[in-house]
Amino acid sequence: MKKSHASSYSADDLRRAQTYKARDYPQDVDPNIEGLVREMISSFADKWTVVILDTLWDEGTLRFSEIARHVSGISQKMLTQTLRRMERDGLVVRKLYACVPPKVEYSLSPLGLTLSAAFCNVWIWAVENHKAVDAARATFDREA
Amino acid sequence: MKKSHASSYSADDLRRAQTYKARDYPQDVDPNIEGLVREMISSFADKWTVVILDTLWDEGTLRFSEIARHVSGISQKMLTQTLRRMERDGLVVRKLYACVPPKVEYSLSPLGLTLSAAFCNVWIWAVENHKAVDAARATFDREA
DNA sequence: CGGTATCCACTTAGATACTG
DNA sequence: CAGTATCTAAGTGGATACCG
Repeated sequence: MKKSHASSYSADDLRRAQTYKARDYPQDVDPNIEGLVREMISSFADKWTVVILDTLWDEGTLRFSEIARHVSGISQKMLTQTLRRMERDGLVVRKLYACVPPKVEYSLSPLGLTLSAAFCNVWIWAVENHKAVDAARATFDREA
Repeated sequence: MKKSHASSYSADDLRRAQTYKARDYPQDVDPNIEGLVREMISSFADKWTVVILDTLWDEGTLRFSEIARHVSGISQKMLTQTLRRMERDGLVVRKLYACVPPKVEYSLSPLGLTLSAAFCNVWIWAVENHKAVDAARATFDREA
């Protein structure tokens, strides 16, 4: 995570890259921190976490079964597991109502809210560039 | 990916979240696109891709073995596999020099460059909040 | 050097059944 | 409703050996 990267790119590429950035890096990052941070990013960077983060960002507060409906394809097991990890990491708040049948509500914590915000640009990138990725894949597969 | 989320947060939380955002969403996103995008994000959201993206963003152009050195813990197999996928997705450019011994250089494509830029805020978030995550984990584990 | 191929241990995730 | 428990199939990733 250096402040600047090697610049063998066109001015236009770099300008376009800038539109995805909110802030410059504060400074070069301590290599020790770098390791910790990579480890942490790796733990968040899984299939479901990002999608759940996005869902709660959009919808605010949801019950267990509502999240399941929004995140198509997830199994109950993975949903439980992922939510539990996110709660442990302080990203999600779990509110249990003592009633029968049980009712549990999930929402983003302030920490989860800021992480979601940080992911915004990635989502925007995906919306704007998914066709380019598809095209690249098609080209690659044709040549192979 | 709606433009706004449910707001049961303090003004301060929301202000803090804003600092991680570069741009507002262009509009509510077509649900069909939403699915495609989630699928794509899921495919990028793995342990190694993000770290390699960051490494190439920092260093510019690297040889295979140099990336291996920068990304500690990765096996040769996973590095090959991940780089191949990233090349297929159009994020990375692979340049092969016809010489003995072989020399291969990897760098970000313009598409990869913009994605890296979009990830900047996530890295910044991680640098600024990894202690909060550690604290949350400690609290959670103590209570359990 | 930068891979590919094969084998194998381990992990992961889905399906199913059951519970407070 | 919101889980937990168990079993099993599939996938992942490391180690090793070999190749252009």
